[in-house]
Amino acid sequence: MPFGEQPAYLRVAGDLRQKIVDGFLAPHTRLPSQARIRAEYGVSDTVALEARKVLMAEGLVEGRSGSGTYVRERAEPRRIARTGYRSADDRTPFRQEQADERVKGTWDSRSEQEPASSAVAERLAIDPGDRVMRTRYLYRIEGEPMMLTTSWEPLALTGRTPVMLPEEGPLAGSGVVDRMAALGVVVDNVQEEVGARPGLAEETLALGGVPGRAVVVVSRTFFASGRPVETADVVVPADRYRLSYHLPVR
Amino acid sequence: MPFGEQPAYLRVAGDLRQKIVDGFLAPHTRLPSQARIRAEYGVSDTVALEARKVLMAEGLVEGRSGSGTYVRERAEPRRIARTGYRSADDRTPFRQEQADERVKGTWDSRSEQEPASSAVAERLAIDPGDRVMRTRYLYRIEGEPMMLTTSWEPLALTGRTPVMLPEEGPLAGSGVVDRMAALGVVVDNVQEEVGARPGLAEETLALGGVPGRAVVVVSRTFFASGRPVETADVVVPADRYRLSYHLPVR
DNA sequence: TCGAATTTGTGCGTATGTATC
DNA sequence: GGATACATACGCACAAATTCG
Repeated sequence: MPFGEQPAYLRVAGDLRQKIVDGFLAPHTRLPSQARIRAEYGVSDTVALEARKVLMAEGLVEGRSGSGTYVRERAEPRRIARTGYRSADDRTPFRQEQADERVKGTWDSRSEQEPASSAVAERLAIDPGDRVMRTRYLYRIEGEPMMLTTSWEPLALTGRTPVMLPEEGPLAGSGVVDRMAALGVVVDNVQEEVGARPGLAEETLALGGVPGRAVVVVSRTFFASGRPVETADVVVPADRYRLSYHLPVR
Repeated sequence: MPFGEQPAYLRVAGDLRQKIVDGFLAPHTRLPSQARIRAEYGVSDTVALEARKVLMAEGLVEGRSGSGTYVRERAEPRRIARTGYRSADDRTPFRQEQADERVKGTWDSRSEQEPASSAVAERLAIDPGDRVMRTRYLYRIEGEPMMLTTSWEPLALTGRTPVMLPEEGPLAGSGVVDRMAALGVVVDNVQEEVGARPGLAEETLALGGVPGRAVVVVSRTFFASGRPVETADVVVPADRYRLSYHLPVR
């Protein structure tokens, strides 16, 4: 590669990117196949592949195995409303996470007991090794994976009660506040710490992306009278969602 | 690849990641070279390369050509407290943006009049082309660039008043709420929309980073009786800061 | 319904350039 | 200069998914 020149895969990616942003390749249309790219640009299979990977990492296109590589439509990112408030009759965790969109949400979850890691222990103000209930959620919106959540609750609080498992029993799916209320624990405030980082491979896989794409991470902790009763990590793809906070100014 | 198994490069990447987060591979130490990875894990050169690429995309390691692949150090990100509240005697915008750290903050700013872009106009509920006062801030903490802010205020509101320029006059540096109060405008709530994206070249230059690394962006709008009176974009490097929201649960 | 062709995704071996030590 | 290691590139093979006759 001569001095000052770009690598071939970046040159090919750049050319295809131009065609996409200029509209010559409209959303939902197919990119030239790997074989066609190879022929059109006079490059090898590897270069064509790397070029497609660059565009996929940028979120511009989407590979469908056996079918082709398709231009994505770049929708305005959805708002996810974050508030401390939850009404009692709101049975799904979705209304809280995702308030201003009236769309069907579904979720899978799996709960397991485990000893608290030092990070989780600090967030819950318990000792490392104390037993906690860990629950993983994958939320989908219109079938699309949207949000990964992992929550931890101290078993010292919920153990041997009807709400020990968040997604079973009479209050299944009603959320932390109501489940804690059933134990006489009044959740009165929540802290959310928002950051962003490149997504881990497993996360971007579950959320339908490629490693390296940015994700927004919320570390949320619910408190009852100053005592943490639940903490969770919420992970959403940064290019598709924004968190919306509405705060009073006193 | 048998069903249910991970691709080889993800397995290798996962193992190396584990060693990094568990501390077996400390920051600034070198990863096994591609050749060593190939030997240790019994995989090909391609797989070893792909595995390294995954970790580089995740920001965990950094490849230095001719030298090796090194573990990055991840400083615990600082908290930036975000609340609607500002006390009247709090003269600096810093207490709001960055409340729980008691460190010296400084800032530069520059204000200019301009016609509102369509995006800004929508946020301020005015017509595109209406004149606004745009002010750019660069905040520093202990001399280090920390945060870029661009704010827009409708001149229909502040024009020909003592608070037209945010950083001049009697209320210089006192923040939107107090300056609006001087006009009899009572700011009562604020909306913040948090997202993340790869940093633009100018941004990462001003904030001291590399292009392409993620930044957290807050679109903030102050409202007085439902009417937007100021909107701003706040940009911070994602790897060094986290936004902290504390909300009541009713 | 079946099968062939296409396409993506993963993986392998090798070669070469170039930066660092 | 030589050795090492990353970065790019080429060509090939095969599995899985999809498409289409």
